[in-house]
Amino acid sequence: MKVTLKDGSIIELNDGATYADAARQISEGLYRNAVCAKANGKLVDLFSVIDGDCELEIVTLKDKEGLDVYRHTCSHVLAQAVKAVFPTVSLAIGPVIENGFYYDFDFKTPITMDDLSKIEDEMKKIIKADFKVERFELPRKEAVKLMKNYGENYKVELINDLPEGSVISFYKQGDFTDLCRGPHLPSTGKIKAFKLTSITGAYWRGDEKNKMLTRIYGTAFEKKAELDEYLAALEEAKKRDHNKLGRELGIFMTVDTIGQGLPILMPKGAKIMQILSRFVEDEEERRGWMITKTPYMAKSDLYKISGHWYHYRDKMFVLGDPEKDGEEEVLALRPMTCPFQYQIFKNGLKSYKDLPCRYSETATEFRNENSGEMHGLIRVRQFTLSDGHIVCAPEQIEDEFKKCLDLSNYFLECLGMKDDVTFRFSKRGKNKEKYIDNDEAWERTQKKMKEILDDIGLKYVEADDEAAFYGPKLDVQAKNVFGKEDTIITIQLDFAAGENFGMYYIDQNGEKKVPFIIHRSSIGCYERTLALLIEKYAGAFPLWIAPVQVKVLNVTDRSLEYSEKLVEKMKAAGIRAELDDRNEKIGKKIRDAQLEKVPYMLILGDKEVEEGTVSVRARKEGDVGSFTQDEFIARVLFEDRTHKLD
RNA sequence: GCUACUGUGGCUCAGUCGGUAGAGCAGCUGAUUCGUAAUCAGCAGGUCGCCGGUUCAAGUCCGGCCAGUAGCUCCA
Repeated sequence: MKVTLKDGSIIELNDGATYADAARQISEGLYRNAVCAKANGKLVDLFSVIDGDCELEIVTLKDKEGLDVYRHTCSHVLAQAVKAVFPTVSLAIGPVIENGFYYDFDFKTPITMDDLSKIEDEMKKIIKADFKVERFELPRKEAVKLMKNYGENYKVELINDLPEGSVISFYKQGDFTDLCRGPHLPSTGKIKAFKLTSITGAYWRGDEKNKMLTRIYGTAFEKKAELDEYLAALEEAKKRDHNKLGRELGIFMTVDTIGQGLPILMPKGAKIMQILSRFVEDEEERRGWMITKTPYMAKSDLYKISGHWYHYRDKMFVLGDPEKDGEEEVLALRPMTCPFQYQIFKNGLKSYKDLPCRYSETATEFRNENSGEMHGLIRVRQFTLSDGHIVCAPEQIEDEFKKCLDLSNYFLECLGMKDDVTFRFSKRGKNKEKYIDNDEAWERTQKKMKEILDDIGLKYVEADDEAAFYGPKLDVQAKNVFGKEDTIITIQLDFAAGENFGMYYIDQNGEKKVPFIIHRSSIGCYERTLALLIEKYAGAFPLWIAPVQVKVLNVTDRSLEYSEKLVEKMKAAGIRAELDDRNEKIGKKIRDAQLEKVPYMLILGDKEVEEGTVSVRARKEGDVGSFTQDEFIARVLFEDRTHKLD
C-alpha cells in the first residue's frame, strides 16, 4: 500500500505492516522517537496495522499530541499502580489536561499524601517492567461483561452511555485492562519522568449530585530535567501568588472575625483601587458614559422584575425573612447594578434622540458564594465592579458593543495585560432551566453576537452553557499564576430586560419601542483585576499604578531637611512620594524600599544637598543616575501621565 | 456546598512518647550619623484559630465551629 508523508513523498509498505514499520522505513531516529501516528488526520497506535493507503504523520514527543499520548499512558500506569496497591479501588476516568493528567478513583478508605509515594514506587515498577501495551475491541455486551467482571461499575456506566455504533476499545498492559479510546505508547517503559502532584476531590461526571471521588493529579515529561524545570517554575509561580504577595506587600488582609471572602484593602491596596477607578471613570466620561450612584440594596420586588430573585436568589444576601415576603419588607443587597440603572432610564420619557444611554458606576456588589469558592482577591463576597449598562435602539447594538470592547481593550493595554487575555463567546447550554425561556430570542441574540465578533475579526472560543440567564456574553478571560482561568471582563447582550422592566422610547414615527440592553464591565472587578496585576508584575507595579512612586532616603540627618522639602515639592506636583527618615544605614533603607518594590529611590546625602540634585536608583537593577530635582520630577510625571509600562 | 490538607508572638518557622512554649526577622529602648539590598546591644511580645470532650495533665489525642490552601461544583 501507499503511504503519503507530510512532505508529499510516498513510501510503499507490505500488507500487514504497522505504523511503527512505516516510521522505521522513514528513519531509524524517527522510529526511536515515535509515540504514535496520525493517519488521515486520526491518531492511531504505532502497533496498529495500517489498513490501506493513507496520509501519514509520525507523532513524537516534540508534538503536543505526542506529549498528550505519553501523559495519557502515564495516567494508565497510575491506575494500574493504584489497583495494585489498593485492590478494592474502582476506576473512573483518567484524561490528559493542560500540564499533565489525572485519574479519578473511588477508594474504599481515604488516601493520604504518604500513599502517593507508595503509588509512585509501584508506577516505577510498572515502567521498569516495560509492559507491552495492547489494544482490543469488544461489542457492547461483552465490554460490559468484562468490566463487570473487574468490578468496574463506573466503566460499565461509561460504556452504556456511549452512543449507538461506537467502537468500544480497551488497552491492556500487563494484567491491567482499561476502557480507552487511545492511542497509547507501545509500552510502559517509554515513560521516563513523571510525578504525582496532588490529591483532591472531584464529583463523578462533574455533577455535584454525584458521589465525590478522589482525583490524583500528576504530570510527565520526556526528560527528568524538563520535569524539574516545570516543578521549579511552579515554585516560582507561587512567589507571585497575589494571595501571598498581596498580603506581604500590605495590599490587603483578611480577618477571621470579619469573614470569608471579605478582604480589607489596606492603604496601598485602596490607593491602587482609587488610581484605577479614577482613571476608569475619567476615561468613560470622555467616551460618553454617565456616572451613576445607586443604592446597595433594594426590595425583593426589584429582583423579581429582573428575574434575579428566581435565578439567583441563593447567591444573594437577603435581609428580612423571605418566608414573609409580601407581608413584611424583604430587602436584598445587590448582586449587580442593572435593575438600578434601568430606573434612571425609566425616569422621564425618552426619545430615540436620547439613545444610546450609557450608565456606568464604580459599583460595590454582594454575592454569597459558596465557602469553598472564595480565593484571595480573585473570588470574594463583596466586590467593586466597573458596572455599566447601555440602553439603546436595536440598530445601535453593533456599534455600542464594539465601543465597549474597544474601551476594555484600551484599559487592558494600559495595564499591560492585552496579550494575557483570551476571548470567550459564552452561549446558552442544554440545561434550559438556567436560562430565560425564549428560544427565538436566544437564537437571534447569539447569532447577532457572533456576527459582531466575526465582523471585528476577534479571535475567540465558543463555550456552551456559560451565558448569563438573560443572554449571551463575550467574556475576557485571564489566567492566574497557577494557570487557573477566570473572567475579568464581560460584555453581555440582554434581550429580556427592556420588556421586563417596561422600558420604552419614542421612535421617529412617534411610536413606543422597547430598547435593547447591553451589560458590560470595562476594567472588570477591581479586586480581581488587582489580583492579576499583582501576579503579572510580582508586586512591582508600573509607575502609574504604584501606590508609592518615589521613596526618598536620606543618608544622614544632615540631608534630612533637604529630603523633607523635596518630598513636599513632589507631593505638590502630584507624585506619590514618601520619606524614609529612620535612623538606619542607607543600605538598610535601600533594601527595604527594594523589597517594597518602589519604582524609584532617591538617595540624598551631602553631595546632593550641595549640588541640589537627586541620586536616583530604580528598582530595576543597574538603572541609576544623577538628575536635578526638576529633571527627575518631569521624568516621573511623564511616565505617570502616559501610563508607561515597565 | 463537597473531598483532602493546614492553623504556634506582626511575619517565617521549631516544639520528641501528652508533662502548661522557643528561634530569626519585624517592634520598642539605647548607642551609632553611616553613600546604593540587612550596624550593634538590651528589652518586650504567645489563653498555641475558637468552643467543648478524654486525661492527674492537652500546642500535642477526639468532636464541633471559624479561617486558610488545592481541586470539584458554581462564578465577575
